[in-house]
Amino acid sequence: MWSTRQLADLAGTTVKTVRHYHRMELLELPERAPNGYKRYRTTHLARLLQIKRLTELGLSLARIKAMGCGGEGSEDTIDVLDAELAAEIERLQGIREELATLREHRAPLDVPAPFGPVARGMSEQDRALLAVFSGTLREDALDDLRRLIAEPTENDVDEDFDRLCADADDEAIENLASRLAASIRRSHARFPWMAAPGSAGTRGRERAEAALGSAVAERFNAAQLKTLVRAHALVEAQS
Amino acid sequence: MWSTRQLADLAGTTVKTVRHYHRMELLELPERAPNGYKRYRTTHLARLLQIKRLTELGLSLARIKAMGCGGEGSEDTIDVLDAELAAEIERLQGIREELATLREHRAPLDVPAPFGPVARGMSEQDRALLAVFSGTLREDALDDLRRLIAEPTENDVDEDFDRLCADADDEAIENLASRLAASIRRSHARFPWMAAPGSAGTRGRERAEAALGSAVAERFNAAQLKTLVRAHALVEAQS
DNA sequence: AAAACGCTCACGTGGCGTTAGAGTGG
DNA sequence: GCCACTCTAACGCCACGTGAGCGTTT
Repeated sequence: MWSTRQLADLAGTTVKTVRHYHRMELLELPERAPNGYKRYRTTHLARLLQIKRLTELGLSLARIKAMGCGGEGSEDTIDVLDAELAAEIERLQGIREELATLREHRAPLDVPAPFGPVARGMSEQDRALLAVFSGTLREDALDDLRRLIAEPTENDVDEDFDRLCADADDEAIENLASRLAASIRRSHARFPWMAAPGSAGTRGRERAEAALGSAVAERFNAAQLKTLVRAHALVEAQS
Repeated sequence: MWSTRQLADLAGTTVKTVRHYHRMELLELPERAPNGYKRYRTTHLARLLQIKRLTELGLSLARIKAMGCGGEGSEDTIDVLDAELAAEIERLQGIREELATLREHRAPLDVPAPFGPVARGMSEQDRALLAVFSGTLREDALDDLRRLIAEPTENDVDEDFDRLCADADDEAIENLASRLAASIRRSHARFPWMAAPGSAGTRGRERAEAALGSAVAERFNAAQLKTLVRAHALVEAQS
């Protein structure tokens, strides 16, 4: 003959939990004392302990309810439960490995895992751009891109492009564009998908191209964009 | 310039999620088109992708919000997150080991793990009693109890006790009690805590004793209880 | 004109925790 | 009279999903 609190203490749980189980119809309501207080008995304690164990094993209250009071249906349940646990563990392990990669290269948390090694020293803008790329391109394309970024800048075209002022004159743009076109052609030769980035997108060519285009357009200044357009025109013209 | 659906598709998430992030003030509200529709830009896509990544890593929205848009505070965050993941994995592994034990001995799911090997063939009542014991006694006491149950019944006292009818006469009870007392004395000699079970309880002597007492009282019939009382009196008298 | 989108508001999910208000026990 | 307890009912949490009701685009 225990009160709700006593029952809860005996089972190592809380009063609220016991009442919750009543509402969910997992635990039978006991007799009442004349004053309306509940008076629990051994059967309730046993059931409560059973529920506690099953929840600790990871079963939902709904599944426990479906199982009923008898210990039946356990064989299958164990297998299913074990498989679920294995899958969850695997997922968490995967995350831990990603974290290890990021930590190893001192990369910020929000950079996509494969880019951990190359994300150091990138500006916030570039990381945003990178995020868009990694959200729209396929895995293999991302791998190529990562390799490309990881390589030391062979010539100084990229640096000149980065430093190009918005008010650069047409001659400088034309000059840079022709040098850039050569670089782009080499990239296209190594990584064919770059000639049509949309085809490497995860969902829909047009959307992917639009996303990448917008992202690039917002990242660079007017002169840089002009240079890009001109360089691509040169590449197209020669192919 | 993307609609909510386009943004969601690009980020590989859902419209509802995007709106949820707005309500949580994780994602800035974009400009509106004249008709009231939202028009997202690259910054929003980058931020959304960032949020998606962080949630996939296991961070709560509150923590992501606290981190702000910058990739700062990552070193500590990684360590904390990794520790949490490690703890969770360990917990799940522990559960899997318990499941393996249960499966190995074909024990029902609700039997406490250490009792897996000995729970086969026990009645539902006995398993309930076992549940109460395992909910109230300490680990070491449970280990002792498990060992005791695992031993083959050396004499036939236990069997006679189990089969005792509720209307047995006093002579039979007295006879059985004296034999039982000897058995109990041996148990007490091996496992001293059994002489005062309350002291082996996890919370409060009195509660533990009351719980065990009530559980036993509900498990056995009148004659069996009478026998128990008499046997314990004999044990007490001799000590 | 119908289908497919957009908007906001508001409630459902799971496993409880947390008040809130009113009565009871020792 | 005080404090700890009991009861019921209803809302809060988290990360969204679901649906209502209504307007817009195609």
